[in-house]
Amino acid sequence: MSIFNKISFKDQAFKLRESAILDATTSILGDKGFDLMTMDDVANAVGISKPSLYKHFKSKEELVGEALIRLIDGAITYLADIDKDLPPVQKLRILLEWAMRVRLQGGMPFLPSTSTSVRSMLMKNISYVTRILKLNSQLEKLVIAAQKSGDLNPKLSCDVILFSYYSRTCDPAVDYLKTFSKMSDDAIVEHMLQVAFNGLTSNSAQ
Amino acid sequence: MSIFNKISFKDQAFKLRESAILDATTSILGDKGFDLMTMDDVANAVGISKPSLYKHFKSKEELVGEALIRLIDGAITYLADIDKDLPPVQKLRILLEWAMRVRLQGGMPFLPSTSTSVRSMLMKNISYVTRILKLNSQLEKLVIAAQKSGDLNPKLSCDVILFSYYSRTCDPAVDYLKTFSKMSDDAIVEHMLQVAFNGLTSNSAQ
DNA sequence: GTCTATAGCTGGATAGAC
DNA sequence: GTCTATCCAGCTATAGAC
Repeated sequence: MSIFNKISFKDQAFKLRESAILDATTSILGDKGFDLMTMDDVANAVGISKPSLYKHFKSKEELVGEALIRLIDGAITYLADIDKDLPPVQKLRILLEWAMRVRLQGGMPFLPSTSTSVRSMLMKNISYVTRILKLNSQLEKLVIAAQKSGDLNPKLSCDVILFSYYSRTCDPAVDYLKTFSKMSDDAIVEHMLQVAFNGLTSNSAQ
Repeated sequence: MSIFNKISFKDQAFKLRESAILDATTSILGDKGFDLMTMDDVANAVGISKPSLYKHFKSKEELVGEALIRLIDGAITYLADIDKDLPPVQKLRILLEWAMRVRLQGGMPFLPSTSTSVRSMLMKNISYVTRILKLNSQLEKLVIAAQKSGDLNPKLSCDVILFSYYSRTCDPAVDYLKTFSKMSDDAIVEHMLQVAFNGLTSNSAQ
């Protein structure tokens, strides 16, 4: 076994641990949110010490940024893999279903916090902002196309639809149903999609 | 002027300051959320020192609890004053409009945080839980009646509708529209009510 | 690169003078 | 009841031994 293989192994282990750290971060963030998540929490969950954690990510902000970038990249990839022949509104529905399922399995919402401080922190992360803008421009195109075809309400402004769409990816109703109702994950997703697209009233097509 | 009047004056001033403290708390809470709000923030906003603040409220948790109780009481009072002859779904719509306007004017959402720790903190506050249960039972009756009359979708479980309804009172889309769009408060409220009740699709009655 | 130990700071809560 | 001054816990981040 040459020295190159050793380096490669080490490198691979490093990547694996980094991935484990991001997994733990994602899970803890989904549970406690940014402010209450501590670096000790993450280090303990992964089984390493805090200084080791800081060898991988030089600050809490960077760590959370990387975790969010991975999430957004996942969304972009998932969206790209959806059958291209489906109508835009179907693509939006399928992506939203994916986001809800990610969260139901202990993941993180697209919007990790609604507080202005966390938002401004993320906006300083150029890499993150780039991904968000990329995803957003794709979603915007889908919304406009769906409005043109009449599948989404053309009377609503595109902003209203987009922001509402993002909000549904972190709708606390999903958490409450998971915690307090006895519904299955499938049933929760189905009902929440129904509410998101057709609202609470009944005078709408199923 | 008798000693009794003096006491009364002092008492009145005390109540006034207490009210000012709750106003400041509400505003800061609406902006930063529970975790980032500090007792120094509140004391500075009111113009008193931190120990004085602690003379009124013996902990941060109690302070936030009282602010939330005042908010829920406001909702209960507002709901009670709505024209009794209106159909249930209209009452729900009017109350939701009120909640959105309160928030647009710098107030606090019904759900001040989605994190489990804040939720468990509030659940220990008996006085708060009592109010929430009172409001909730009234809303539940309205939802069931509206489902019976066909105004709300009878195929959705009551839980789904109620939790979604609460979520709309703290929908981050409202904040984003306020911050990033040039829509008036009236327009934001109107569009968000439309989205909440009729969804994002267009095949629904206006 | 990993740890133990700790610096430095912030924020909740209080002691004690007035 | 109000303040100044302070305690203490817990957090981010790092120094320094191995």
